[in-house]
Amino acid sequence: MNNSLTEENYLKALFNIASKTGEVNVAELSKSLGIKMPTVTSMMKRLAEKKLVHYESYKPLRLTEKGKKEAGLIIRKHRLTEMFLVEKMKMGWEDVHDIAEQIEHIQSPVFFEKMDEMLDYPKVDPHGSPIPDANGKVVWKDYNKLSDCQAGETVKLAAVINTSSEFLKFLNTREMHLGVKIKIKLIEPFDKSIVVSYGKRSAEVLSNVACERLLVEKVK
Amino acid sequence: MNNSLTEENYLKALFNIASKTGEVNVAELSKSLGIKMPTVTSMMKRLAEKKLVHYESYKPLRLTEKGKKEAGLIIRKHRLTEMFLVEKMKMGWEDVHDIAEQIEHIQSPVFFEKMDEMLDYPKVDPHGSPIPDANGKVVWKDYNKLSDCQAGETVKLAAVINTSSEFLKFLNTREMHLGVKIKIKLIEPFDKSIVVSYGKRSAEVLSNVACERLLVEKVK
DNA sequence: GTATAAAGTTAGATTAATCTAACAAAATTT
DNA sequence: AAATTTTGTTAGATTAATCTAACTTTATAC
Repeated sequence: MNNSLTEENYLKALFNIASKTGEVNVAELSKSLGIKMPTVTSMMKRLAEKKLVHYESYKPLRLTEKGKKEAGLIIRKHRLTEMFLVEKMKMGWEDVHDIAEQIEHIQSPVFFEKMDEMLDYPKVDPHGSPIPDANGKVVWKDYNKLSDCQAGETVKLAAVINTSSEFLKFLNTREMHLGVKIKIKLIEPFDKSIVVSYGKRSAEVLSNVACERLLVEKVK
Repeated sequence: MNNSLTEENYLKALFNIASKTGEVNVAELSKSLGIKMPTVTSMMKRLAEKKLVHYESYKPLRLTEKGKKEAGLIIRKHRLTEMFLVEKMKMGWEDVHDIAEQIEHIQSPVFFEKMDEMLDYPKVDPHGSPIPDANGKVVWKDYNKLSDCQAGETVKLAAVINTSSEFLKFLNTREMHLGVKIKIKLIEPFDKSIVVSYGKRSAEVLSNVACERLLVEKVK
């Protein structure tokens, strides 16, 4: 539990990629961090020494339990910070990522405990991602992609994935916030774009690309 | 305005030492940072390249105007953070230094503007030190050390210097907070310890060592 | 099932930040 | 003013984190 800032960034990337695609290979990690493959390989050896990663030449990378825990705790700090910035400091959800990326490395349990307390122990961050618990454990509810839903269904927006600032600004301009109830009016077979109604908007068109990034839960 | 974390720490130390003793020599800076002299010398050459420090072999070190500004801005972030931690996150003044030491390096103007706004543009930090303005300029009011005052005077505690956690806890146990009105009852010529009354305390003894760390302003 | 491409590794160089050992300059003491 | 101490610098080594170039292994494609 005494890793450099750089090591922390590798752990976090490993955790995030693994949560999407299960396994992690060097090329992917390299691309995701913007760091060349030989550098990644040598860092993997270091993290293996520290028992944070299972590493074998030419095999996919896997975090150890210890590695998962430490990565989870960094992500916990990241997501708590994002929530704090939005809820307490009144920033937009499109503006918090870069700041949280820095604050997640602050070494001070008390600081994050205070945040947690002030936020009344939130379960999710401003983008709907679950905040790992104090042991670094994180559980995603079984949301569906909006792009996988059927015409006629009514769903609630639960989370957004791949939270680029541009995408979040796009959602802002359409008043598409977490929690809105969305009625799927029709799905265009040609390009999978859909027409939805929600809030005051009765016929908003969303591309398939957008719908793949919107996680929703069924509404009875 | 694009310095490494390490460079920022050297700038800050230069600024702080210079504000006390006027000039800065390598040995002092080395001691204050806990870094050996040859390392300091080579860093001074780097900072001189970047026009942040005036450096000539065997001469005392001086920050350039640019260096003063950048150092001032880091100290601004530090002191704003301390104020935020005390006022908004309800931490004790003895617990905020180490956290502020980390957060002062966060690169995000917006983050600190929000803090400043939430705190309603404070002029001093929780220890009474002035917060540099947005140009890094800082002005100390002309406070006196309590140790330089005379028996019979009444003064107000304005700031504490050399804010070690132990000293601040010592003050806590004596309910000695910024703003309290202190009456100096007598000064012991032998060891310069003094007897004061303030708040509910009618005869508290303070050593000269303690009094040298308490800055006060005259009360009419 | 060989050839090509993609992925991964090794070797060696670079930069930032640090150190120790040895030397040089400045300040202090006697 | 010479000797000693303190202060400061140079030289060279070390570690973390990165790179490029060259090589090897695994996967993919014909």
